[in-house]
Amino acid sequence: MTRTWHEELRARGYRVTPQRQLVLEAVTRLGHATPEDICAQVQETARGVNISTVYRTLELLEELGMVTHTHLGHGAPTYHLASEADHVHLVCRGCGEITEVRPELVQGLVSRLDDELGFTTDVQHLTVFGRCRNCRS
Amino acid sequence: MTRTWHEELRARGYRVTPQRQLVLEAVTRLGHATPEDICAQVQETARGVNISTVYRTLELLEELGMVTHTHLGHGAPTYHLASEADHVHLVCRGCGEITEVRPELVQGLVSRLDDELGFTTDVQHLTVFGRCRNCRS
DNA sequence: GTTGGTGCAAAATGTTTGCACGGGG
DNA sequence: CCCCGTGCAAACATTTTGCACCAAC
Repeated sequence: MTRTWHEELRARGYRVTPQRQLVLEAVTRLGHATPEDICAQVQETARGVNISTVYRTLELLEELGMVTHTHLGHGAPTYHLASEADHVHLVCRGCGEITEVRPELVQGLVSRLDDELGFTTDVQHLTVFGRCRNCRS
Repeated sequence: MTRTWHEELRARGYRVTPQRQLVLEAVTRLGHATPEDICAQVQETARGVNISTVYRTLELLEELGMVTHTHLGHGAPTYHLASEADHVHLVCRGCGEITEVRPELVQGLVSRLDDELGFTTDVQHLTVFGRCRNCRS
């Protein structure tokens, strides 16, 4: 029996507010979005929602395990739904393109880190920098 | 025939300055250091060296291929010598510990990304987040 | 009615830039 | 002597925080 996220929030003593609903919708809709992207998206529906509320809400949603973030470059982090996070990011230093690849590609690495060092990899957060086919010299 | 880095700088039309020497020494000495760490270290020898000079110098040294940086967390990036960069970083989300592991551990991943996608991995910049043996729940 | 959540402004943190001066070559 | 590199201050970008008010329950 899965809870709705309304119930999830309430069960943990948090309130359900329009801002929280809107932020979650924005993350769902945008994927790979920075806090500022998300804020802009939210404000298309409800003007006046503050960027600091977006930060606080993202922090909360991440704590609840509903969203995750990754660092895809130097600037702001990007957020997306945890349920859609089952992939690894490739970021091309040449053209900036972001590619999502299936997590099986890193299974060997993950197993080896676990076997040899007892290290549990956070695959959702893994980002590999390099150069894509078109951009290699 | 390897050039000294003085010659390297001069050969490319850059000047050799005390500040640049001090920044390079600091990076060598500290390893995994943030621009601010480096600035502090430099100022132990020469007060008055400005943080913006440190940033500009790190950018230069990186362009020359003498240092590289990685993002080991949310805050500032960390710099270290490119010649000592032949390793992958593990960062534990629990205790924050940073471990360096030999690059062979990721060879499988690197080959697969190359074979399947034509993607050339920047191994020096690769950071794997997760939980170390002591911190896993 | 309580208390947690929000908006706002300000502070904190990290990085970049414009400019005039001084030192490296 | 030229002009690159530096210090300084200010601008910028991103995130966090203090506080009064408002709304969820």
